[in-house]
Amino acid sequence: MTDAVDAGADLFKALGDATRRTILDELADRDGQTLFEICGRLAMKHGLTSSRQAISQHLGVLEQAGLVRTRRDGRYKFHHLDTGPLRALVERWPIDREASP
Amino acid sequence: MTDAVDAGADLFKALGDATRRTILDELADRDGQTLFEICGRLAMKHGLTSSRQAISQHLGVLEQAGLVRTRRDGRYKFHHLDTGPLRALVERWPIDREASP
DNA sequence: TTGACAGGCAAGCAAGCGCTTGCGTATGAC
DNA sequence: GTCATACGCAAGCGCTTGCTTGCCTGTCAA
Repeated sequence: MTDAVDAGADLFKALGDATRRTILDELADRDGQTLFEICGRLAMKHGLTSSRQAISQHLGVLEQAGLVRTRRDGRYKFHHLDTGPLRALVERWPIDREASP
Repeated sequence: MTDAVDAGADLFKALGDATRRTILDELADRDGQTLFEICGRLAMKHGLTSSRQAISQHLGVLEQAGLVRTRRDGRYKFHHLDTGPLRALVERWPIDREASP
């Protein structure tokens, strides 16, 4: 286990931005959206004014982190949420399941 | 619930840095360390060369995120890991407990 | 009291990051 | 074919951020 250093650096970096977390929320609410759909719904429901390119770059970061998987069909590119990498995050530190503050 | 926007922004920001994650690893391994202890063990076990002030600032961010709680005793200040905020993180998106790709 | 130890505060700097701007490419409707 | 659509690429800019540097406060041992 050489170092076991920081398995999901990209994962944490991807989750570090508020816009990207909102994108994940959106994909959790409606999976398989295109870039333009995401842009529109972010503007409508969440009041985000980011440009299309900004959202595209965010999606690139999320995809690199493994949180989003894409599927091309013609000129459309659908984005799907993948919460698999989050499991590693959960298991990294011991979380008390009980204990309500 | 005005907006319910992004409950733990500080939390994700705190987890976004690799050094801070290593600090959490250290506290998970040995809870209740002082600043100098943390500095020493980070240098020894993880090869980090950051200064004392750098670590102190990281601990400040972690404390603000609620991941670290401190307790003063004389001139010593002990740092304790609190994984409570991580629960909110776990519950934000649906995580498939099964599913091995 | 003097000294070493543990920690805090604040300014400055360099690197990273998010965002914009502009142009380019591929697919489908007409 | 022509045009609009859906998306990609890359350079540039401003802000944030992590780190260093320097100095200061509080605590305990001698």
